[in-house]
Amino acid sequence: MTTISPKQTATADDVAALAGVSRWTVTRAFKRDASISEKSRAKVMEAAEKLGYAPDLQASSLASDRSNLVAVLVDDFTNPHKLVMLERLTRILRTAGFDSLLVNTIDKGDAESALLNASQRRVDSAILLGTSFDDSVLQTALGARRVKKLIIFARRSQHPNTISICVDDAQAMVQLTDYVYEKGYRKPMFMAGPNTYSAHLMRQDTFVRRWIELTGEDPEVTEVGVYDSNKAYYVTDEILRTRGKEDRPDVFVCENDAIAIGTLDCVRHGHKIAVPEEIAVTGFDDVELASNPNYDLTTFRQPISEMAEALVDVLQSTEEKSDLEKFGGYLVVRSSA
Amino acid sequence: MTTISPKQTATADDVAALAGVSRWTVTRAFKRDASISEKSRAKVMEAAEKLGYAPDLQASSLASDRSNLVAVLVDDFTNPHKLVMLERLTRILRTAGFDSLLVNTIDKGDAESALLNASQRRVDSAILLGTSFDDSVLQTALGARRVKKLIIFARRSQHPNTISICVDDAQAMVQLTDYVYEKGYRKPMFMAGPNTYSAHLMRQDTFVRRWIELTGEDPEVTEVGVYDSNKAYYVTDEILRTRGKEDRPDVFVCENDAIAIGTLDCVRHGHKIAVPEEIAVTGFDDVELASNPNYDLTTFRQPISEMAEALVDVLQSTEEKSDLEKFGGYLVVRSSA
DNA sequence: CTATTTTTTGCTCACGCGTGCAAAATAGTA
DNA sequence: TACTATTTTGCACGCGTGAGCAAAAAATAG
Repeated sequence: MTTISPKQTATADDVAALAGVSRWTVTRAFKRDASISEKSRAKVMEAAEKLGYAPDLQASSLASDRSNLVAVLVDDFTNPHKLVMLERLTRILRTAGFDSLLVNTIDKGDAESALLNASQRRVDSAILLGTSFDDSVLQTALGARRVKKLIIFARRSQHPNTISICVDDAQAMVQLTDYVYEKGYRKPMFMAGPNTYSAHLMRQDTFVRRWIELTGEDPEVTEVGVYDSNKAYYVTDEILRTRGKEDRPDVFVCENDAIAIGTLDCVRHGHKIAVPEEIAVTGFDDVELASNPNYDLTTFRQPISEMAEALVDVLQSTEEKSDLEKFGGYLVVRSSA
Repeated sequence: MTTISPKQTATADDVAALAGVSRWTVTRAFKRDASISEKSRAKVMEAAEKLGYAPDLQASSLASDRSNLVAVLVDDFTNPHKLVMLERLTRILRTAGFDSLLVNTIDKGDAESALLNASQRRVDSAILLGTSFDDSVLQTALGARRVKKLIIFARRSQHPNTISICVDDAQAMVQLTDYVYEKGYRKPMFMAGPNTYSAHLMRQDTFVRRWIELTGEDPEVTEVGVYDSNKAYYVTDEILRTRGKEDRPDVFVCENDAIAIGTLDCVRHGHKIAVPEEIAVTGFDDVELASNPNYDLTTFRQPISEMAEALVDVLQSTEEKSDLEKFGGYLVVRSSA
């Protein structure tokens, strides 16, 4: 490691001068399969090392029209599961040579400007790692110039010109519903998250439909409204306080783990009700806490790494496709249901 | 919103042509306090709107040597508190006109290359949102050219040429220690996280020193080694199982909330021990879950938003300073201790 | 050893914008 | 109205690189 950092950053020209070659030879030395002799590549690399040179990606993307930069839009920072996704995504993207711009789109008003800004950075594509995005956001994203691809990760959209990469929610929820049914539960209550189209389509609707198929009866549904444990706790508390023992559900089917955790806490500790003997709880996502001995939550795991790999494939493919890739996850059976 | 998106992105030249001015006038129209008449700015803006033009930040930073891009390095994605920090940081940075490059530095080997890569993007500065970074990482960061400022957020480093923005941990831990002492606990056990210099300095050492000041006795310290609830659960379990009632601590002072949550779960539910009557627990950070009725954790809150604002100030100031800014947080007293 | 093919190298032009200065336009003054 | 002070505009040049082609060098064939 050089101890003295040069005042000015070295450029390809500097390296070329030191190595006694032309600037373009330097460029080639840093390009994977360029036509260059081993001898001059070695010379260049040695000079580059000496000067601490590394190609300037800004200038590179300006000249080449490929930035190897993607914008990752996140609109929910309360779900620890998002952290896991972010971790996997950034790592796999990095391995594939992409850098990630993290764009916070919590504030609806800000979403547009943030997105516009990302497009000003010439991102190769925008990835929606969102829960409750709606079509207006998609419209903005597509309206923004320079954003070549719009990818919906871990959610699904019918919007044209977008690519969705997600778990097959319908299949997943059917699997979970069947499990609940087979375990003998007959008074389920679905705990729903944010009331957005995509989330609805995915889990709630599938559950309701499947339950009707199985039993011919409408299952109960409660709106929690957000993916928040504390909120779920209070909503659950409300239900348990206002109902007699006979009216209570025998299983809470929660739209995700965040809700399930709040619900489980309330059932077991808030009301001292035995789980799963008296009331069972299921989640969705398999967050870290779900495996905690005090929750030990029956839930559904998405194959995030596989999905991230698929994402990279999409990024690297040149063909423009509007597509939907569905992955099969698996039910994680633990003691909560 | 334009329905038909133009095939080619509009440039300042296009706008200039349409507005009947020179390209530089277009540039000025988009610059905050440029010398330009209201009339021509209006003309330019109208033309820009029509063409869907927005300045290209890549080209801009290439020409101006300011990118308004920062790299945020994160090496721990298991702590939900990190999510909160990320959210605040990205939002406040965005408001101040900065975009954030999220760099995953979990893999030590990858840290260097990721950092180098970030520097190739001409980031204005690198922000370490880390727990267990060590000096080698700092060295790499500083060695990387183009990274003008290195900022340590929510941690502290003695490393020269860095700027630390953090809560005054010494003062915070003294405050917490005093609280524990005043509450009458006399057999504390400190649950420590990763064994890195900065983390040690911060909380563990302060606790130990203060406890000795108060009582003249060395407090017990247990290495959990990571900021992970599950690990903390098992470590705590080990302690409680192998000790008789008399040998047990009367309070677990945990280095952060992640550890505290695992410990609390184990004490209360794993061993059915009353909290705080028999054994108390304290944390640090005030994560979302800490306020959950089932944890209700006594902890310490960092003023993250204030700290993020200070960060922006540092970014915007031109003077090169190697500095340390300390913020006072506050003790959040709940029922766990 | 010469002619031909293949590999390697250098170069022109372009990417989209900012800086700093000089020219032009406008406002202000007597 | 003529002249100066001030604001506004235009321009040459540079930022660091990539694409594609032409020139040079090396390898191969005859």
